[in-house]
Amino acid sequence: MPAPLDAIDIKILELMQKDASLSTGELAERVGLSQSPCWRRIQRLREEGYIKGIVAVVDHEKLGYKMQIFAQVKMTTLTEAERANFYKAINSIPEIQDCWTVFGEMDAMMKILAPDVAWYQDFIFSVLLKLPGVVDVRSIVTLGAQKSSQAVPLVARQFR
Amino acid sequence: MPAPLDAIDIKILELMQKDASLSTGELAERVGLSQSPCWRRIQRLREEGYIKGIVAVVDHEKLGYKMQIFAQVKMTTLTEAERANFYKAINSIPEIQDCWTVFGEMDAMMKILAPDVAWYQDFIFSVLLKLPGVVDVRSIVTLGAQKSSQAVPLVARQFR
DNA sequence: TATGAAAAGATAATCCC
DNA sequence: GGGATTATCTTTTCATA
Repeated sequence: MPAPLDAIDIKILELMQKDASLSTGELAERVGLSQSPCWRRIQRLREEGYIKGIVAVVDHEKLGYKMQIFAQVKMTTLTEAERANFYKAINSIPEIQDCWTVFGEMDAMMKILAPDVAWYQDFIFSVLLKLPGVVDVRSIVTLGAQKSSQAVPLVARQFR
Repeated sequence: MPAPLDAIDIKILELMQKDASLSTGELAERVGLSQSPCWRRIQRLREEGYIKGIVAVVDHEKLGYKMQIFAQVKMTTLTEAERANFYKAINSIPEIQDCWTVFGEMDAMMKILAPDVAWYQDFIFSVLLKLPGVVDVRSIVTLGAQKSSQAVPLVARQFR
């Protein structure tokens, strides 16, 4: 059974989810450890899956994707096989960054990256509506992001 | 004026947004260059902002955040100062991972990380509804992610 | 102007305490 | 967990095309 995280582990995660290009030595200094134990902790955090990976954050706007759109999708009831096809399809479409199953009126919600409106309109008809089981798409177009983060909160919020 | 990206730059971005823990040497080999030119390209991609940063992806479920929720928020018209306060507030709340201004019925859309339903209910009343200008919150609870990615598409999709 | 080989410097990874 | 060592990688330099 893996050991639970202590305050230093949390601190390491906090620093690394902001900037993982910091060297082990720098991290060690900031959390008050020497290099070897800090390196061992990072290793453990990766092995035990607390850190899922180290990735470069690419600027989507500089690459021509000016729009972020949420597509709420209504679907028919799918068989096991159709569902598998659906998953395979969305995972092969890079413009669909995320896809969640949701409660309520609609059945799925997708976050989509698009160069412009014309492209997106084409995308709805040529791609989204041709996905297995998709019968309707309602789009929520975003105008701009006030906050954009992948960071996970590392201090539990208290209500009182 | 920065030089436009060529096929090798694109390949580097593609690899690094999947795994930025690859060494320059490994990347170089995979894109068909030797280390120095590959290193210089990476440097340039960072300097010119194509790569916004290198971060650790932390597993939110392992840290107790089992729920991902979309909160659609209706707001009053804000003055410049109120708007600044709103931005400051959402940026200081780590459970709000993203916030977009949106077209349509609602005014903002937030992606929120929550440990459980009870916590989220508290969060709505103790935090969300107390944000400057917020008058209503409608929540879309996700049941599970079929796809979850930060990756930006690096090959333009063709329709025909 | 961009490349590649190689040197110098820094960091990661392993050892032992 | 810490200190010291070795292996590896990053970064700079320089010669070349």
